[in-house]
Amino acid sequence: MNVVALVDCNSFYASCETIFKPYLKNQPVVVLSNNDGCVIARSSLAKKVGIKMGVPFFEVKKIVKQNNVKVFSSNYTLYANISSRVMGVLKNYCDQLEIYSVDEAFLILNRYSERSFFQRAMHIKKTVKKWIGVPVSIGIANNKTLSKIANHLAKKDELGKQVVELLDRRQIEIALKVLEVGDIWGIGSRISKFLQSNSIQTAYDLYFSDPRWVRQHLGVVGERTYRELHGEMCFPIIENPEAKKQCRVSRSFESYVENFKELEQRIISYATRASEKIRSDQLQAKRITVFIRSNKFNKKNQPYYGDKTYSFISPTNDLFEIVRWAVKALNHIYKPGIKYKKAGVLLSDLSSEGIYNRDLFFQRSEKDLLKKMKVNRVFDRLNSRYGSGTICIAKENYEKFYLTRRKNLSPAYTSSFYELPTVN
DNA sequence: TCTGGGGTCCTAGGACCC
DNA sequence: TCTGGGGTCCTAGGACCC
Repeated sequence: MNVVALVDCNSFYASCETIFKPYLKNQPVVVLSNNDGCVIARSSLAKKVGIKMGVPFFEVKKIVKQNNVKVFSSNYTLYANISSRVMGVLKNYCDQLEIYSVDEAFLILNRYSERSFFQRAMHIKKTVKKWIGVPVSIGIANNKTLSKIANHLAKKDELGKQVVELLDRRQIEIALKVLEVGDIWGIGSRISKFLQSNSIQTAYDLYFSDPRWVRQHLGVVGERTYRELHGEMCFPIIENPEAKKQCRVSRSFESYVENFKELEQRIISYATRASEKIRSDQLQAKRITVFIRSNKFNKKNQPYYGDKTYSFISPTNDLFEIVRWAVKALNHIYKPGIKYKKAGVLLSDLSSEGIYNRDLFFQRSEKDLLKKMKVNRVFDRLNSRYGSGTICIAKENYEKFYLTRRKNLSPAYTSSFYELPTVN
């Protein structure tokens, strides 16, 4: 039987901001999404003053002011860097590690230790806090679903140890009784509504449901969750994730855009970023989708959503080809007179670079391909060395359109020589 | 006045094949 | 009036996750 530990950083983005500003320790902290739109992370003090996850920032401005909440724009460069440091520490303490998200990892703990699982988890927790400065909670169980539940309980134990072990049947059943069914990993809002309408309120109720009924109404995915509640392992630990299958770049605009030229500049910008991303992963795309939409929250203006997908004749990651097709797609879906609020580019059917079937009617010369690759490489090197946007397609207008509103951005403490923290 | 961004998996239905 | 059986592949849409 495996022992799975889920290590989850507490209020991760907020914790990252606090590392370099220790004076924030007793002050509520929140981090906002792009465009400073929504609250996407809250420190425990911020939770206490009543700021909910995902709320639009303007709705809580009053609470923020009244409680002297410190507000940050998201600084993904910083968070990614801190995340990799945390994962680097975790690697030392387990046989297998799955990095599940920027702030979470599943660890397989072996049985060859004199110390108990609980003691080892406590040690991991203390080490991460001491070395990196990030507080974590740890749940220990026999599979992912149960370790998620253990972690959920650990998070609630704010003043305690924040390590919870659910390894025996009796403990598990007690835990399931107090857990709402919608708090189970894999049971989202739709399904939990459905379950509640069938008198299944708690995880315990689901645990004692008829497996055939679960299979019939929740499909194979729900069945796996059900089995994991009963102690089976249905979701394996994935140490080396497969390559990405799609890559998306999309943004909401700070204000409405109606003009085609401006929309075009943005699409070129997103297509450029998406092509950069897949080149850096040595991938190529078979298809490209472009979408544009009006403001889905505003009921007064005319609603519109348009998208268009093209398949490339042969998979590509060439900047110019991707941008050309993105613009073509935009021309196809653009409707004048609409107040646009969001747009995006999606590259999909990704595969490893350099592997493709030759097209019978469209033969590219090797020389031509090599030349294109060279140009792309130079483009990427310039931008990586001198900063993104140093070189761009003339129509793009990088400065103006890629950067979004970020009024309270903290420095890139760990990844830029110009922004290192100073110590007095 | 203000409302994020980027992923995965499963399923049903259509088009096609022999 | 009546029209087989067994597959595959692709896509859109729905659900979920962080």
